[in-house]
Amino acid sequence: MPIYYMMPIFSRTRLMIRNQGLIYCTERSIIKRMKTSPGRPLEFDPDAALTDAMQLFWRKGYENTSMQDLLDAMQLSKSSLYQAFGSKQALFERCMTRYGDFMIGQLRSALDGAPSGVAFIRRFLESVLDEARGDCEARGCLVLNTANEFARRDPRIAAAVAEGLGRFHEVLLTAVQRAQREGDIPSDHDAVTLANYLVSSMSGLKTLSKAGADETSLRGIIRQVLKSLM
Amino acid sequence: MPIYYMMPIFSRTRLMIRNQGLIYCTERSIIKRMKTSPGRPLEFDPDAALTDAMQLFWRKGYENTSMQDLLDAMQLSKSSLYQAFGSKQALFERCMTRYGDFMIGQLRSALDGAPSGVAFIRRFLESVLDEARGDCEARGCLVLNTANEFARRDPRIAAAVAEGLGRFHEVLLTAVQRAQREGDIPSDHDAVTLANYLVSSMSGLKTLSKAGADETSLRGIIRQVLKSLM
DNA sequence: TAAGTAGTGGACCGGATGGTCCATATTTGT
DNA sequence: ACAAATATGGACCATCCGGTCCACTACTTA
Repeated sequence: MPIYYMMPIFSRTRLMIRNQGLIYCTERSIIKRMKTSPGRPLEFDPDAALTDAMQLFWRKGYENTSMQDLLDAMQLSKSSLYQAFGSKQALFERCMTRYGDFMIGQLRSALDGAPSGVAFIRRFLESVLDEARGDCEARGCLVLNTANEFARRDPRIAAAVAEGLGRFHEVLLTAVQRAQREGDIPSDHDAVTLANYLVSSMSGLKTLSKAGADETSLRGIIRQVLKSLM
Repeated sequence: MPIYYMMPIFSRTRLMIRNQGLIYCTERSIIKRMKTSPGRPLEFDPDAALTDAMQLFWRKGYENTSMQDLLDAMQLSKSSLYQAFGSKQALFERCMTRYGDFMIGQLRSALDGAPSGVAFIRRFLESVLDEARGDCEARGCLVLNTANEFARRDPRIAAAVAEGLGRFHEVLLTAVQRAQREGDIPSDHDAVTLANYLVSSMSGLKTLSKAGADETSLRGIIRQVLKSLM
């Protein structure tokens, strides 16, 4: 017989909490974790829903995205969303991770397929031009947008931002080191500094693009950045 | 006898509108503008209040600053604020202009007092370190923050951002041209491109600083930026 | 002092916000 | 068939949002 039957817990609370696979005693400490048991199956794909949420946060930012927006985009009811993701902020944190996975995966394979480290770096920087040309929305980069929106106001978000930036840095570091091995970037340049520099440059380009800078100006900046690597 | 006495306007409306020095006919078109006449004087300094508002928007961004926050910071009542500034957005636009005047003034006098164009540029870039060191809040730059928050969503705000960036660009262009005259930057570099590049670099540094980058990384990036000018 | 003018505090507004709760529906295990 | 587990739709919540309105107050001029 399950232990919670013996506990003097208000029945509604007990039921709700069992609902999430946990049992709490009245002091709210966890006394037992149940393994997930069968029940009514989800009617939506949590993975696809998460991607939808990510796209929305990416375009509109955290504060400017309302729960209603999310509900519409993810096409699920409020209870389902809260059941599956807990809160707006928790959902956002998962979106940040998802974004990192998504972008880093793309960058890694682009780097692997690139003819040279420098060619990859050039294409990386030039990706900002697509947005500036206006054929797609200037939504920037979710990680950088979040850094700007939150600064260090919330420690959890700050950590997510730092992790995201770290992953970008890592890919760029690999690219710089490869370019050094290939002889395109002098070996006496500090690769870590150059990777930082590239993250910073990309960030500046994204912001200027959002501010409406024209393609010619952005190209000039990119040329300058590339020149300074050599 | 004033014209509005002869107009069949609901008396309350007429009173309110005379209050703002305007008389509207029922179709809401302006039929007469009165010159401001004596009355009860303001109990606050609109200039100081505007500065307070600017500081708040600067720290917290537009969406994340509520009217209540503004009321508290500016220390005036809702009616006074709306009477004096019209709306949150109108107030924000005035804050943007105020910020531009404030910062550009500072930069200009710093440039005038600097021993050389390059010295000014170095100090300009290094100003980001103050925030990163943590002795003051990492609030970034109001213009760049706004570019990131709004992208091109609102045309009026976008125009204000573009104007603000343009003014920064102008000062940096002057600095670059001076440095070229002084022989520190080669004359065959395009000064306009370099000024753009400096705006972009500053933007990147600010974002990274907000994201919590350590001083050493930022110094490395600054060194790289300066090197690329020469 | 009366008339005219303008500023202020605060009540009030409709609507949106993020979040909770519950009755009900749908599944699996016994 | 029935109990247990989970999902879902939607009503509901307090709070806050930007903004309006009005009674009252403070001031200037004639």
